[in-house]
Amino acid sequence: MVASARYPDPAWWPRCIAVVTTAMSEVEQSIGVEGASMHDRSSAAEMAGSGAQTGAHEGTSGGAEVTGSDDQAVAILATSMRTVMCGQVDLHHVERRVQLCGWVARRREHGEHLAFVDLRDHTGIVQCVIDGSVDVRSEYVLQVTGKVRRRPEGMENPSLATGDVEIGECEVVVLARAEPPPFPVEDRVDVDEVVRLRNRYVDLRRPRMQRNLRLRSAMVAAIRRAMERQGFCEVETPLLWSATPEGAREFAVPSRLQPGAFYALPQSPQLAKQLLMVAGVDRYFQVARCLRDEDLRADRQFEFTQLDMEASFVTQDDVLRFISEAVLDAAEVATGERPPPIPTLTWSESLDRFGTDKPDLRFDMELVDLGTVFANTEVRAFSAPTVKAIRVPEGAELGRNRLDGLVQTAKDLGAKGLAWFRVTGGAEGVSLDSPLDRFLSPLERQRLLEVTGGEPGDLLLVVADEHRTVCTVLGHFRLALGGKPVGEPPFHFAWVVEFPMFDGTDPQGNLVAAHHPFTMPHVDDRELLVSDPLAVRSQAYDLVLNGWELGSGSVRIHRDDIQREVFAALGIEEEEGRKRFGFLLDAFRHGAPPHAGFAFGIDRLVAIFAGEESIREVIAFPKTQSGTDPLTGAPSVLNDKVLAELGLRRAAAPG
RNA sequence: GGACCUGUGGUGCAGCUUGGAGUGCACGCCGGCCUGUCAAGCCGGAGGUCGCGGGUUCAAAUCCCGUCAGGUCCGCCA
Repeated sequence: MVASARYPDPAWWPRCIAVVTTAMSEVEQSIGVEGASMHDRSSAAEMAGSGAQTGAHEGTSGGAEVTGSDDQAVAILATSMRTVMCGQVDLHHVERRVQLCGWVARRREHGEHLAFVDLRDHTGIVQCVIDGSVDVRSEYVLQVTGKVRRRPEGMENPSLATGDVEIGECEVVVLARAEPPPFPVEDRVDVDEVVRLRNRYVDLRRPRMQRNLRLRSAMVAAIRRAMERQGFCEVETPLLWSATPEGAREFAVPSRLQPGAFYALPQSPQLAKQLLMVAGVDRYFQVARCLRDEDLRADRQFEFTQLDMEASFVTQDDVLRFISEAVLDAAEVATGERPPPIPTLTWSESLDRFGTDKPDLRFDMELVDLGTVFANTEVRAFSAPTVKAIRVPEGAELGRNRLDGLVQTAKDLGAKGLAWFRVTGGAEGVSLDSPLDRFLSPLERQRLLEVTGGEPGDLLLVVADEHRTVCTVLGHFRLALGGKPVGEPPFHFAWVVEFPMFDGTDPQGNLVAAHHPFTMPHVDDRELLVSDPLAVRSQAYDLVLNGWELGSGSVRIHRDDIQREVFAALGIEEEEGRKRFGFLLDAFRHGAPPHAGFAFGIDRLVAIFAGEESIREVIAFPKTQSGTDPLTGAPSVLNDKVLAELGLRRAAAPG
């Protein structure tokens, strides 16, 4: 409904701007830009003329000596119409004449001869002292020419980066007038999201959204640099392409030249990049737009951006190293410090310890196995294939209503029940408060406390059931009772490896590929493909950050014989496989190198480092949950003429 | 396809439980005053199909049914 009200530490976020300016100085050096005194008086004068048409106070920038900045980062943003950015004016500029352009963030009037205007651009806000008779209002676009001066004693504003100075002796040119904004252009107000999207150009003017856009740009640049540095070659692949028969629902685009035929917009460049490996590209990457016609969520949009990558003559370890380099570089750009190397855990270990294949490593509360504690128990509720617990620190204060709610949630998630134990007591000893306590033997009671580490004030949650169910339920409670928002520091990446090859069976009894049908089985498990396929591990791996899945990849099958075995296990007949993936299999007959790859979601990565709960906050023009764009009205109805040209006919109105 | 939450001047909210005149708060907007403010201050003013439709009732923002829009989640996302 509304955007997250939680912000990262204000001392933290400007770093991304600092990084951007650093990068710009590099660019500047490389293209040989010098100095800063580059402003063109004639164009400034033209703008003064357009200001006059608005009937506003007409300033001229002629005559006065306008001085630029020595700072190269500022210099590269200088134009014919400005010499400095609003947020970068400081004591170094005192006594200089500067020219600024920006939007009126706020105006404070003090009668006929004095008014303060806070001028805003994407770098920040600076106070301009202007004549009170000039008609400037919120969001007017101004060019201000004036002299930087130290503020009078006691008038400094420490909450403003430019608060030690102000712009005096201002000549103001109104470059454009503006209607009052539909909502305040500041971060403090949470505005209804549909209002924000309908006026996205105003919404994006807000400092936080500017920060998000620039953080994204800086992180993508860092990722590109990391891939280039590692010898990768960026190749663009088609958006108008052939439908992939498996996986996510794809968008279809009608062909005008081939009436009745359709292109598909790719859910990912998966098949293209494997063709590029056969083509000898060796190391491919792409900042690729992917399109999936599936229901939207906070972390899912129809169109999203992935860092897509594939490399030849590599193993899983190589891929993990390449991608680690890219995301750690991006993280460093975002936070100013490089995270430690990314830990690796296996899928089954992740499930055992955290109850999920996307573990949030920012906090403990790991699942504890109670199999030995209740191996010979009399408690019928605890005789199950798996018994596990989590300890909720300070959880004993949860009321009975809340605990009943937890039990219901456990049942909703498929468990037969949930046992809870409040750990109570003090000096005279520790005891358990629970409906089940009287069924426990003294040894079980003691061992339960030992194994979980339960101390007075804690709550122990125990689930006994099938292994998968136990893990899912406790993993859920671990997050619900101990978790924190995804974007909250610290940032803990994790590699999860050795995913199972197959994810159960479909209604026809065929195995379902957990990743995709070209995933290489684990080298030790190839024989199991026939004897015990559900036990086959794959060479597929996921990258996780703070409990969000960022992406996944795998070592691909490049050999006919293994591919046939996997297709057979998936119930894909040879002829059918040829029909669905024929061009890829054909390609593989012309010399396929061993290859492996990965892809991760850049929107999610940036959202987390931006401290956002939704990727919509780091996408310039996102869609609503029902797939509409309130700004443009998309999707819209096409008229019959356009439809006819595309070879389409309108279906009869439903109902 | 399903569950839950939300919808009240431009913005953010309160009012809904227990029906009684579009009642209230803050911001913004318009006009006036004001030479050191910075979420400026003071005075005055304008601005509403209470998302939409139906029902109950003497009377509906409030209760009931339906519907639309937004959000979160389940399904779905190899």
